[in-house]
Amino acid sequence: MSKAHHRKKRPEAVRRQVLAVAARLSLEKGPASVTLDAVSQAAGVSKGGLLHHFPNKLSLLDGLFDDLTQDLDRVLAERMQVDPEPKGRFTRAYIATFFQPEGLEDGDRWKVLTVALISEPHLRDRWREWFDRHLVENIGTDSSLDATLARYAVDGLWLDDLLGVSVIDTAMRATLLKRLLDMSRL
Amino acid sequence: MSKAHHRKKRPEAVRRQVLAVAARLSLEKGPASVTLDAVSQAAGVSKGGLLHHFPNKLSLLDGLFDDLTQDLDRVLAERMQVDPEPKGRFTRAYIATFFQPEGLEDGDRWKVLTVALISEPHLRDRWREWFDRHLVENIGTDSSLDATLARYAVDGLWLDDLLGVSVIDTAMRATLLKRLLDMSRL
DNA sequence: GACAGAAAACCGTCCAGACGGTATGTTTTT
DNA sequence: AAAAACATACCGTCTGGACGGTTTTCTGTC
Repeated sequence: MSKAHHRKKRPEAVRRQVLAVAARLSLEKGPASVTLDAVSQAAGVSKGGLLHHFPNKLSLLDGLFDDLTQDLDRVLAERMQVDPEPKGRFTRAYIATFFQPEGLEDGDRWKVLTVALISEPHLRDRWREWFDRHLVENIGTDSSLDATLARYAVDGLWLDDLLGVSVIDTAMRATLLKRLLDMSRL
Repeated sequence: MSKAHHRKKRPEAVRRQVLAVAARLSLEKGPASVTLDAVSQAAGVSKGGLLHHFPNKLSLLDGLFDDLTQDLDRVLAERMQVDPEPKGRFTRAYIATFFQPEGLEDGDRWKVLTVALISEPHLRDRWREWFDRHLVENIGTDSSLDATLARYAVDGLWLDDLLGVSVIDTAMRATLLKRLLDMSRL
């Protein structure tokens, strides 16, 4: 008999809120803390309400994965469009996306993706598909050893940031960024 | 009244077996599958027996972490001892340890460590300590941009291997290895 | 070396709470 | 009026862990 029932219904906003909460919980308190109860409560929705949008937990995780990969696709495509040079175009977009100074805003989203990927074996398969697709699309322009090395380095830095052991200072970070961008053109 | 009670008691073997099972489960079926029931059953011990060695779940995870980091310490130290050149010594040991061809034997151990690290926020703090300690010890010899870049690249490749999206072929892998080792000396 | 006692290494059972999910109702939107 | 968007209540199972019992191993003493 609470008044929550009477509030305006905005399914899209609720859905986004639920996904955002799930992402935040996963990153801050670990994937084990992402329970239907915890998510629904933190999102200000009843569990029934949550289960209306996502019929089960797996679909919630899949929804999070879809949301993140769609964002990632969009960001990468945008960056590639404004890059006039074909060679290493994908690698540069990759670098620009994941090599963030200390950007808390967008950067966290990809961290969430990594956490979800590693903790949920089911999502690893889906990631593999995503990865293969992008790899095939950009073969020829981004398959050089240097480009591959650059992307690996970005992943490594990304991982260190995620684990909070990143020790590289701002100046060195900038130098590294230049180095990696140069490598994408070789 | 089963005969399991009567078998020979070998605490160390049981302890190792428990940790091995926990590691395997975490890697293959995700960290969520690492329950006291599942681990004890797969290890051939009763849950009571498991809880005798590890009084609670947290201590089990900590035990796994300790086991892995001790191994890692040992492996790194061994490789560093046989390296005559001081500059980049740690980085080369790091590369040799984590840059494995397709080695399933030891390589999986570090994968387990990553999975545990990412899924358990508590272990991230412990990892941070470990990392800082090694960083301080090898500052001066392994702080160059190239060495740092090389280590990042190894991490990236390691992550891709873990996620099963490693696409680099054997020949390119060998070339990359040489490149990274060269970079450690700059 | 024998033997008693203490300690360690297990096993089996039970429980309180958490978790994912169902079923059904109520309100709002279409 | 129908459907979508919620809420509330409830259930079966799983999970971490407590507890007491049983068997083996260790330890000191003679």
